[in-house]
Amino acid sequence: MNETQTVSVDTAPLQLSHFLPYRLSVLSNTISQAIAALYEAEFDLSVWHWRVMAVLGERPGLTAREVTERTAMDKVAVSRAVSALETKGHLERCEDDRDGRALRLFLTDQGKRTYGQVMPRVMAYETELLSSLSERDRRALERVLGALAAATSPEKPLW
Amino acid sequence: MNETQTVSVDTAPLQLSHFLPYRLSVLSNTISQAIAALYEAEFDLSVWHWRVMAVLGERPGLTAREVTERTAMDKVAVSRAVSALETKGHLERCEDDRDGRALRLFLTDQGKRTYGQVMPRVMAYETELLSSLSERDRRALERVLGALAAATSPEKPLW
DNA sequence: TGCATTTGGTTGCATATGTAACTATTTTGA
DNA sequence: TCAAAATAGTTACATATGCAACCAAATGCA
Repeated sequence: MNETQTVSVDTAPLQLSHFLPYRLSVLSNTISQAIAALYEAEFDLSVWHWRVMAVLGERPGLTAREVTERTAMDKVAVSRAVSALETKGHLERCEDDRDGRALRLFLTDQGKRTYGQVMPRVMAYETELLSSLSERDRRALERVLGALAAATSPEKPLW
Repeated sequence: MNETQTVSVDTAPLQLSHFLPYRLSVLSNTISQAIAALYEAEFDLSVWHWRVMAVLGERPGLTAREVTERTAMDKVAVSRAVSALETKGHLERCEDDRDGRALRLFLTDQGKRTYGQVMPRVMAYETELLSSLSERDRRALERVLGALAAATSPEKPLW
């Protein structure tokens, strides 16, 4: 009797479309793309470029290593984004007097101008997005993101 | 006074770590990687390989196009995953009698065996993950994912 | 001191990915 | 019925990405 279905019968049926990690991934990618569209074409920036600019706009003078910590990018990606941004004239690297290996990163005036144009759009997008949720659901989302982040953090492995 | 800070003063300060899209992206990547670790090394499968196997395990005989619809992968990615899985012996393509262009995809016995081993682990991971949330928060998460997905769906653009 | 180890950052290379162009079939509609 | 348009799927090419090896400066410690 229908040998070919044995496998799917004795495991829980996975509806990909109901599977949390899958939904999260699709949602996250959709949102990332929508945001990227806010600066990609007009300012010729990639997601990584913008991420680096965003942290430097807030914290001028970080080193590349510090940027990696704050952006969850790996150091190669940061290194490449930084040199691309330097080439474009959005940031400059200044030697650190204390550590001859490190380079402190600063947005140039041009970089700040771009930052000043992109940031409000990005923030507005987030606001718009959150406005589709009730106040209660916003708070719940806050909790859930925290809980899931904690559950998946390397310090406390899940299994 | 302090010209250089003008920009960051008159835009809302973006703390990347508090920015919803960023948190979502980091969380989603962390979870995806954790799940990938459940099959990547032991079964030599990529995320896309597994995604294709997952839908075919549930719905044998889909065409590549139908797989793209159900996985939110693009057709090139599906095509590549399918040929890799065929080479590995996990699936086979059969001609469709109605449409000479289409190929119906089926897991082989080996593919079904692998599916049967991986699926329970993946489901267990999700269960474990959700167990870190209260019942109320699980329901809220459900609502929020739905609402955000709706808010970002191409049919109803956000702005 | 001075040599081994660590750390900040870059580079090279192999692989992955996205876009557009392409083949082959099917559908449409004049 | 037949040429034009659409569709399933693959291939080619250019770019992005990840990992390991690398250089140079800094640190640890015998």
